[in-house]
Amino acid sequence: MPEGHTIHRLARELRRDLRGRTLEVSSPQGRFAHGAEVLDGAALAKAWAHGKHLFLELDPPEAPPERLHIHLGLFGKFRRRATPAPEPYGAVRLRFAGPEWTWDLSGPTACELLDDDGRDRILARLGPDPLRPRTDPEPFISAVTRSKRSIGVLLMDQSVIAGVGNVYRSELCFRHGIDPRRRGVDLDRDTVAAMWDDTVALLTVGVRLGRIVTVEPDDPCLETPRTTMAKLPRADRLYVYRRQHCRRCDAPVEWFDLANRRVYACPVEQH
DNA sequence: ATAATATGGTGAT
DNA sequence: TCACCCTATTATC
Repeated sequence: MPEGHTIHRLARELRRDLRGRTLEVSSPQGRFAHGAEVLDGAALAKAWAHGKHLFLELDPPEAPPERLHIHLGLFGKFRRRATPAPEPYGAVRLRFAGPEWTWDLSGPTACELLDDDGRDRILARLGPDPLRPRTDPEPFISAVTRSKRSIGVLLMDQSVIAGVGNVYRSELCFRHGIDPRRRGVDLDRDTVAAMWDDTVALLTVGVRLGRIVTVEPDDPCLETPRTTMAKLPRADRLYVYRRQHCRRCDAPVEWFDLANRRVYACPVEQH
């Protein structure tokens, strides 16, 4: 379930469970056997994220200046279990066994050791991350308002904004009443600035709840306004993504492909 | 048993 | 624009 919120939350959880602990590192599946060997016996020093990229800085006993770069892709998952953990279930690429908690990684697109240059090459192709504190939205605003590509495509472009994925893009466009096919250049700076602020807010909620919730707790579409988003039933969490009918006005939701992925929109409320 | 699907990204054409 | 990579779960035969 990886959009940016998932990765930032993971960084936080890994810090909480593993920071400062000596780790037994292994690759039960074998595909990261070499890296696991290098990292075995190291301690987690830092865990941080930029967009959908996770970086784990280790304190290896022999200290090569290396860090682990992980990208979950579409299928990647981390599972947490109490130490001592049972035999890995399924294809576990990497296991971190700390004294209290063990984390298993499966299905990542990237799981590799990087030096400073490698890290910089990745950061260089990422746009601003709404979840990083005090991030300047200007590069996002100017990239969008100067582009002839559609806002639906731009929101999925990690060099324009890092961390938004397919669910948030549909929901962001809905919340701003914008048809995802509208060209960036046709949007006002103010509108785009408001979308940035909204992205910060939505992703922050995502980190807190560990799930994507974009419906406002006091939205008139909810019969009983909620004081908290935490308990919203599944059907009440999103406005349009993968829905048959718009959560707000009940019009049939349209879908089409943009950037090779399906995007959903309400034909009544988005123009 | 096999297929379809999923919140992602890269590299070739 | 497409093919392909990564894996688990759910749906369908």
